[in-house]
Amino acid sequence: MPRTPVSEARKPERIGQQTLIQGWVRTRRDSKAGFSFLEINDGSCMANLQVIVDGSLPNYETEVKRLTAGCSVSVHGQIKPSSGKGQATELLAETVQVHGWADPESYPLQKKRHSFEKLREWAHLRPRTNTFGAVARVRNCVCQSIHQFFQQRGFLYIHTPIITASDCEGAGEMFRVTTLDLENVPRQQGTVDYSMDFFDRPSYLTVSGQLEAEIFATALGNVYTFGPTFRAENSNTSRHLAEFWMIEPEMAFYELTDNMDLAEQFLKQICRDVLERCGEDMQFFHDRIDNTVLATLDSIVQHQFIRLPYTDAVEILQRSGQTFEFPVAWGSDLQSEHERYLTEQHFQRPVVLYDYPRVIKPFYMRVNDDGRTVRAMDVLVPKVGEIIGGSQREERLEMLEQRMVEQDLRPDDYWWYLDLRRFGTVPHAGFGLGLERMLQFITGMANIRDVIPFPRTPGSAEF
RNA sequence: UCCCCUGUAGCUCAAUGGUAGAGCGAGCGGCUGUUAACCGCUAGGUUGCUGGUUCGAGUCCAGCCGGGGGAGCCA
Repeated sequence: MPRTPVSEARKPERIGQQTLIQGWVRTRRDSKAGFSFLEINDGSCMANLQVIVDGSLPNYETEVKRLTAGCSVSVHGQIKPSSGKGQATELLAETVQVHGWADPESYPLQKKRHSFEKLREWAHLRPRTNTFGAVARVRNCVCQSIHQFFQQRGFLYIHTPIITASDCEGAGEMFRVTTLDLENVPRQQGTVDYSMDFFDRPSYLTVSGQLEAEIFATALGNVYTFGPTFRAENSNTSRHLAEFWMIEPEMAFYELTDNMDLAEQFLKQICRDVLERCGEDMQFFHDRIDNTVLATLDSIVQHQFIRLPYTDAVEILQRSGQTFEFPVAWGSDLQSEHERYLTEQHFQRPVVLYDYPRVIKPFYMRVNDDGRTVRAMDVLVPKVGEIIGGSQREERLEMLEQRMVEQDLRPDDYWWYLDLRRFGTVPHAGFGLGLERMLQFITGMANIRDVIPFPRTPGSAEF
């Protein structure tokens, strides 16, 4: 008999059916009348299935009464209407098979709340908790929604390389990839001889698939990447990981407003899907984690995002009467406190900032006719901050080369990137969404380490 | 990397420089179609590590290690 998920067994229409349930005991309660209640969770949903085990079962005294939180079982029996409160159905056990015990003296997870910090030390067990089960289900839902969004619009899913030799964008510190013996590095005239390395040159883990995505966008139209991304920055914050997942669509013949339109539709669709498909989990996040998440998602779906040129944002901040730790000045990047003021206080909803000063943005962003700004856009949301960064790309060869020189990059190193402009160049645009930041925003989980199964941060890679 | 906070029982936290405690969890017993169950009893500690000050250090000082919050970097 195939197993029935708890999510199914809890439905009233299952009453009367012979059923096999397999999962992990959350708690056991004994009745003096000679039977026990088991709460079984199998991860298919937030809720447990209540199992009634009568004392007449042959292994009742020897096994069932020794079951504790964490034990794994198969229970076979019939679904009955539940006379108690809290559930429509329950399973009347005919057999209970114990697969694995979990000694309560040494099993770390207790029948009580644990702090997220403590649970991070038990990353191998935390998926067995309500919160991390819910995070895993919502994460899965968001990923499915992302693929669906692009697939329905005819975007091609492109796999860009994880190992790269281009120190692209200068976007922060990169992880080295090497097969050289670090105890005995080959040297040529004092410096490391990378011709002896696996790829005959220094190579790294990718910090972005954008440049490669542009190759495919300028051949096939609309594409997206969705994969792991690595930053070797020594960042210790609730919003940074050394390994995270990023979604990067890249669209030919898109200009910045098209890009903003797509980003907004994209975020709205994810929120809609989560509300529709993860109702129970979202209710949990609302009740136990952050009681604003449901209202926030509703509001995202219903309201237009604010769109605001950087220059106007600077003006709003300067006129705000707020005292900021860092002064606001045109030409310097906005600080976290500035972004937070705009999105959490002034507008109280997502804000798309665009047309940033040329000097603070990377070479590939298209220069505006004013010469001093570029067609960049950042989507800022309350609490999490920057969730999307994107731009219309510079498609004019001469301008792109000029921008590289401006930023001390050697155009020769990017010969293939420049070829895209040299041959059949088109206006195009794209953006990057940080999956974990999106999940933080949706679930209200305060720390990014709690929305990825196995967080990688400086000094931490245990599991 | 910088600034601030923090490290005591399995977990969450108390303890004026003077004999280390509580709640929860666990074990045992009681009660109960129960559901964050409830009541009673019991066990459980090298106070992160190293050094220093002191008659005496969980407490004060220094260094190191871990955790958290904020900043920078960004998604």
